[in-house]
Amino acid sequence: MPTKKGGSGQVEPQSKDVDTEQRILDAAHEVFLRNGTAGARMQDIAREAGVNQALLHYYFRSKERLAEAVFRRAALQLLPPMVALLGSELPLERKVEEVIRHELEQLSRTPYLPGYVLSELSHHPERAGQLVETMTGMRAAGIAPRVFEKLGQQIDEGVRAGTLRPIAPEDFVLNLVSLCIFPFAARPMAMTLFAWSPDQWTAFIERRRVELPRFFLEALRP
Amino acid sequence: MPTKKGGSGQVEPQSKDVDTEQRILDAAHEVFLRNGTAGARMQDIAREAGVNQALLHYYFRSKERLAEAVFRRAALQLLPPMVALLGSELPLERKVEEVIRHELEQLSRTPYLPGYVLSELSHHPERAGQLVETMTGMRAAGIAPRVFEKLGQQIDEGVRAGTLRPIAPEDFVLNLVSLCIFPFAARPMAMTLFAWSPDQWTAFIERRRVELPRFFLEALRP
DNA sequence: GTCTATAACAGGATAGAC
DNA sequence: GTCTATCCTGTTATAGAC
Repeated sequence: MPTKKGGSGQVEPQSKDVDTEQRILDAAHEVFLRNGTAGARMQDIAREAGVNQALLHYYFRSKERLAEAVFRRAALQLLPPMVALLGSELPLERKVEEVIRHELEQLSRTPYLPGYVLSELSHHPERAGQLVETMTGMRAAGIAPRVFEKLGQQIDEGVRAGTLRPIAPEDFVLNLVSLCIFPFAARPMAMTLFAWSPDQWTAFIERRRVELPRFFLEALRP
Repeated sequence: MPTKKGGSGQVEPQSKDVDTEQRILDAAHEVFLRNGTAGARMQDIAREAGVNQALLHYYFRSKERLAEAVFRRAALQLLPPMVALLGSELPLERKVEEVIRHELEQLSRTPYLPGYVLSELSHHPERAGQLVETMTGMRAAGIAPRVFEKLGQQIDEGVRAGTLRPIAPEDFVLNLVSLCIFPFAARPMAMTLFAWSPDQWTAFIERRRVELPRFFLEALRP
């Protein structure tokens, strides 16, 4: 193994190589997300990183390991912010608005991200578990209750106050992220089917920013 | 080119080969959906079909052509029923219920289908156009208005009657299919995050069959 | 750490017998 | 139509010089 966290001292790696490892990871991220893991070529990643192919193996040993590193990075970019928002102390309405705002913005910048992560997970379901552990440092079975505890409480409160009809927190979450993420995954189909220009797509997302919170919250009126 | 529609006569192919071509297509469908196009191996398809690899090339000439055949088949299995339902003469509420019922049932049987189709489309956006043309036999730009004309009318009627608040038909459709399809694409993540057993997943979908129509329709109350 | 050169292999495609 | 055997290209991975 290269520099990284050396066994002897916690001193940070020397000069140039940190940059390089990072550049490779960035390049790999690009290429893997565009082409999928199986469709990606080490040569393309090397070119994109401005280094040569042998160096990829120097740092990451094999395509598979590189793919794992990229997947972890991508998934950690996608999920924790959303989970944090959902488990936060914000009032429920604000929470919904914030999740939608954050997701639509994130997805506008990195439209391939959700498709890539979901596709990887469907080919390697076992990674979901590792991922949840990495995210939270606790066993998979334990996390959901904790993170969504606050959310469940808020729903119960709303129900008791008569402002909300009952819904399982799991359904709440899945419905919300479905409405945020799916249109981006289906973007090529939607643009063709509706005969949309890129500008019309942008307008659709812009409109969605304000209409989706309303749509979602209306659905939960008692 | 093999048998198929011969240039000279419209006589149907001889005996055995129709079965074989079909078996190959079925096997390819399996393997491509499981592994994605780039991740699929011709050898695996041959084994799954119980024939040998050369025969795949005899019938389909190349991996790429086979992939196109499978994609067309998969997409035609996924989209037309939904489009037909959405453009049908059913009253709006029934329409929503029927789409949800049909989609959840279809997706329970073929969970890889939407992920595969969406993934293929994001790597080959041009196929969306071909697909729409194949589906309807008319130019892409022309189809959406026609197919969703009825839907738009029904929404307008509902708005005038005061039973619905205004929503663009495009948003209506995207929201509806998002809520149906996305949970299946995200199934591995969801099951891990919520620590669900397969039975709990089934129960979730069962529950969804009745709750989703309500959720969706409530969201559109004026 | 970074490079060039090359080994080692996997996988798609074809030839030709039956 | 279907098979076996084989070719050949593209891709991952390693050796070794700088």
